[in-house]
Amino acid sequence: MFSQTVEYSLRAIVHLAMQPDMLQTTAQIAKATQVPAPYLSKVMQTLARGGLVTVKRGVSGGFLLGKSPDKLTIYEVVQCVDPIQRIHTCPLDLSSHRKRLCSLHKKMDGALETVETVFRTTTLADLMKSPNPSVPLCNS
Amino acid sequence: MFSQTVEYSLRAIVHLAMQPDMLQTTAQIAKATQVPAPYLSKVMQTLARGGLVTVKRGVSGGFLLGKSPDKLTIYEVVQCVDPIQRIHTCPLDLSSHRKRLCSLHKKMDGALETVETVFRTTTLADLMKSPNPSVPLCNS
DNA sequence: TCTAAACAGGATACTCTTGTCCAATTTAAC
DNA sequence: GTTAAATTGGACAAGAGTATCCTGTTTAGA
Repeated sequence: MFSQTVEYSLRAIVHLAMQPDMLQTTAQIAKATQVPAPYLSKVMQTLARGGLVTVKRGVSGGFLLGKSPDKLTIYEVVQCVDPIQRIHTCPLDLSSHRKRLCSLHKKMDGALETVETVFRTTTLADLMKSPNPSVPLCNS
Repeated sequence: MFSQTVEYSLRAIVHLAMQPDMLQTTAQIAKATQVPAPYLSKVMQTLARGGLVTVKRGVSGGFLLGKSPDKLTIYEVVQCVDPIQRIHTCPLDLSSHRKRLCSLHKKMDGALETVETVFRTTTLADLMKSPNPSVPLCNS
């Protein structure tokens, strides 16, 4: 249900969070996260435009996390590259549903809301500090 | 985040549930749900193969709900046409994550689980009886 | 200053989803 | 039995998402 772009962008951001203050090239991130390098390059551009990563061009350049891990939620990442679209108005554009969704679309939007809440309340720092023997992206 | 196919199939099922025991042709469902008729035809085939609707071919034929509305969850509909894919194994296939997902993928799977739970616990009957002035699909 | 490393951006190709069309089959009703 | 309504299935077209490549620009460092 999550797009490849979402999966890839989260892997990249997590990788950057695990190497604080170390410039990472697209090639390095691509290798560590197993994402096709040319495609990752596009994703990184999107993240840079959104201010989630900072970029340094030229020799010995690369990417850096744009915000502190404890202030950066995975919701921001997702919304930057492939936003969750909540259902605010009736998809059938029925005039009487303008103000109030019917039970079907209200239920579907409720499901979207639960995802949004999980993502809003999860920071990169949360992912790093979780007492989990499996280190993100690493075969440790 | 939900595919068009999911949206369309749920509209169709809800429409059938609102017209109990009345055969509905593809054209009728398409009109009521504002779904392109040729595409809906394919979706109905999928639902029929899954046993969620019963079909009568030939003159004065059409579709009927295959199960009683209080026994039919929207989860079954979604899984029939465009299944929610839970994350059971590490997408990077890291051997050490075989048994235990890392915090990132565990969190993503957790979000999928909340959606699954909402859908599993919602029957068509629930959607019909909800005290909501907006009747599903209807401009009442 | 020159070179090479690295990102930026545009063009292109591939794949999957979505959408359309048509001939074949089924079947109720006359 | 004939006809017309209706689904079935296949083929095909359009669009979005995914993936690749190439040229240009930036910039550290020799």
